Amino acid sequence: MQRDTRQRRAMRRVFMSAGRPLTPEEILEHGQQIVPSLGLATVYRYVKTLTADAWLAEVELPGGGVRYELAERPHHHHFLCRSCDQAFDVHRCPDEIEELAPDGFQVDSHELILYGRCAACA
Amino acid sequence: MQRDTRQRRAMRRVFMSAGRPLTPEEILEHGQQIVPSLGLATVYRYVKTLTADAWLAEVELPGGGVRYELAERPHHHHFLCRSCDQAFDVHRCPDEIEELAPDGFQVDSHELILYGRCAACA
DNA sequence: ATATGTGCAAACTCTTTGCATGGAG
DNA sequence: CTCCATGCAAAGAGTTTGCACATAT
Repeated sequence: MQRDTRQRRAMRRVFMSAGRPLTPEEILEHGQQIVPSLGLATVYRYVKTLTADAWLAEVELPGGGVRYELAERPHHHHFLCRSCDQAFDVHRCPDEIEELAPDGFQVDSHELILYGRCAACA
Repeated sequence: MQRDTRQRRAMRRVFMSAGRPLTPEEILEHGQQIVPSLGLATVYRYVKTLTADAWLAEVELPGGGVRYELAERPHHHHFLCRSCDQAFDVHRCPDEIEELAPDGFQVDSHELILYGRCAACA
């Protein structure tokens, strides 16, 4: 049986208002503004739990470790800023994208990552 | 001025006949069949050099660390087979792909990964 | 002869795990 | 009152770096 703690409520709140994929370090920083004693090990542990519960989804972008975002959201992709290293959502998607595979290949999903400088860093 | 050593010739040869992206560990194993004394630190160092020289390119696919492949090849993407876990090249690419970013974002490159079952596993 | 490249081991970074304490139920 | 969750610190895994020696030029 899962218990509801201050740390867990804080972490869920961080994701609810994040709007973009977060690294464990970012989750820690934002979470500590709500519960200052929050520790990194707790972040890693609960993030794994939430991913297993399909409440979070893993996002693997170059330039470091895994990031996490709310699962159950509309189809989207990501933009990775080379300057500030933050990830942003890209809500548009070319619809013919899964027809690019070689003959005989069955595509069931895809990931698209854009790189460059975000609006704030441009 | 760069020097040409047995280790470096061995590593370049490994990539010339690899035909797929390699992890540092794979480079080490294959390289040691040519130069047994080859060390992991040398692999990391030379791979970085070759990437800076644009002779190699980094490939980041989910499920582990960075892989490397020959750089000077036509623009392409990757298809990752969920069954055999092998990566294949995808040579087609939607041309309007970099126009999908939000306003004010400057895109300089992109990566596209298709997931599914390859022709052999389908 | 000179300075770059190499191998080793230590340092670093990121993530996971063991354990005693804290706190939800 | 029970256990699950937490925080800390140590342990792992992957990568980088400092140093003395080897070697390409």
